[in-house]
Amino acid sequence: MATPAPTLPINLGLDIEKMEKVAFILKTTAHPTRIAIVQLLAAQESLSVTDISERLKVEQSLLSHHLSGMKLKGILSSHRDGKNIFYSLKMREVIDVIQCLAACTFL
Amino acid sequence: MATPAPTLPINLGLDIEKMEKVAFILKTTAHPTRIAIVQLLAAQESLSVTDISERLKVEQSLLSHHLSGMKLKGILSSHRDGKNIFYSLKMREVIDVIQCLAACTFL
DNA sequence: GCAACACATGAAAAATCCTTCATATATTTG
DNA sequence: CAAATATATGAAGGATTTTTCATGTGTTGC
Repeated sequence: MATPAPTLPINLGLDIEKMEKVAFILKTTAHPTRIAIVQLLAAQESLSVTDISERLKVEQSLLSHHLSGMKLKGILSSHRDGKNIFYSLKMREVIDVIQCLAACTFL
Repeated sequence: MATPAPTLPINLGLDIEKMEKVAFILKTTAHPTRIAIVQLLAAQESLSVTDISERLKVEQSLLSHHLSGMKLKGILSSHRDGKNIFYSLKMREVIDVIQCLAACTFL
């Protein structure tokens, strides 16, 4: 089932601080490359930078900026294994967010 | 109940075009003021610019920019009634997106 | 029609984000 | 240790967003 027909009034109960946090997470995710990263890591537990770079065809340095930004903001985590650094999805809630939007028929 | 413990692998099945559309919507929503607007209109069916401006304590012109941007991007709709213009939530899916993130315990 | 109210719009400044490029650091291998 | 591999980082430039300010447009009431 998709969206369960929302009824009014809906109280999201967000105070200013929470709205800022939500905005922060949305902003951190709102980029095609970053959504693609989430999509990969939703399926893969963890991937090295090279893996991701090859699959997404995104240049190493640029990807690294995206990844470390997402890590800084708490969306990803990483650990080193030999020469590689593996990233994985820490804040798995973003999957739901993307999934929710992805389910929209009008997209 | 909150997030139903996501299991791997999750396939979001987004192609490039869809990722761009998802990013577009996320970006359109990713701002504290705009989230506050969605929150108000999730509870109110429709509100005038002045209503919103007073409740959110956001200056008229700035708010107007946010509102018309969100309308342009299909998130809101509007109709005039006398001197006022009333906005309402057109893309109600954004409620779910925000609600999903708002439910995160760590926020 | 004119004043007042409600809202929109456009331009410019300020802030933030994205990308590139050059270089740095850590790890392994020989 | 030197070379190679994997990734990070920092600065600079361009692009995009956000905010402000001044002004424009539509509507009502007198």
